[in-house]
Amino acid sequence: MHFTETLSRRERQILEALYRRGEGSVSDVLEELPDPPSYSAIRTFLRILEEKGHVTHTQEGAKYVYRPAHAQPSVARQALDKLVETFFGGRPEQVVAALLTDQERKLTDDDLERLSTLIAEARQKGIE
Amino acid sequence: MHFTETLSRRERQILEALYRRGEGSVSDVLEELPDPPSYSAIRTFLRILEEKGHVTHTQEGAKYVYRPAHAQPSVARQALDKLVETFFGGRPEQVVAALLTDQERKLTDDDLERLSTLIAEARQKGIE
DNA sequence: AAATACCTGCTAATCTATTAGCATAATGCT
DNA sequence: AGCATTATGCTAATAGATTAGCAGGTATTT
Repeated sequence: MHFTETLSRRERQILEALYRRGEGSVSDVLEELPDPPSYSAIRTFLRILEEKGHVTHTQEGAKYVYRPAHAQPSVARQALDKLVETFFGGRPEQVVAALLTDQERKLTDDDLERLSTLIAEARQKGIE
Repeated sequence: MHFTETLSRRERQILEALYRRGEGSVSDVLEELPDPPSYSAIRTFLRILEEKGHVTHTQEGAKYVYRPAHAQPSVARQALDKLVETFFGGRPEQVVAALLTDQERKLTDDDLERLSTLIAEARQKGIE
């Protein structure tokens, strides 16, 4: 089960902040949140997340540095799969279409070229 | 602000169930949930979601049919953007790469062909 | 028409999430 | 060394989420 199903709002928010940053101290997380509660509150959640197995910490000098306990790519993949199911009717190509037809044009020409190659490769494999 | 930031666990779960289905009665939602609470509880959340402006309902015979209040594509887009930021380092092409390098091969040959076209078009526009 | 099933309106209890505060230790600055 | 700053450990109060139950209405079945 994906963590968005089991974690509370704040727990999720804080875990996602860690995924965004990769790692971080309590104050790093605090700065990352748009509507942060107290330092104290964030510590509590990091402790809870650690108890639940979503986060680890190491001591770095005087402070703790927290990191997601589960590898980014695997969790990213799960999140993506869930997104596809919930909002894109289970059709992955619709996601790509959404990314490509972006008004703000978030994909550079280089990105597009790389994608071309990836797709060519994927089609090649399909044919084999 | 995306609704995942403001809604509670159950509220989110139920709203997502509606996005997945498109619409649904209380019992439709109940069947959609993996770990459903009582019928009564679901009704409460649908009412709350309606109060918060995330859901509408129409009377259909004796029962209410609920629908997301905000258009799917727009919400899907927001969710996708958030996903890209949180788990893919803000790089949309990484999302596409993840979809393409899927072990389970969720993209059909037809999908890939359509994507090829989309990308070609996007590149064309980029050059103009 | 009576009985059954399923629906809504409203309300209230409980459990969990969310928050912050105090005591204490380590660090860094003057 | 003394002071300010910034950590952690622990704990407790409050706000909010989550749940379910009862009363009453409408449809549906026998």
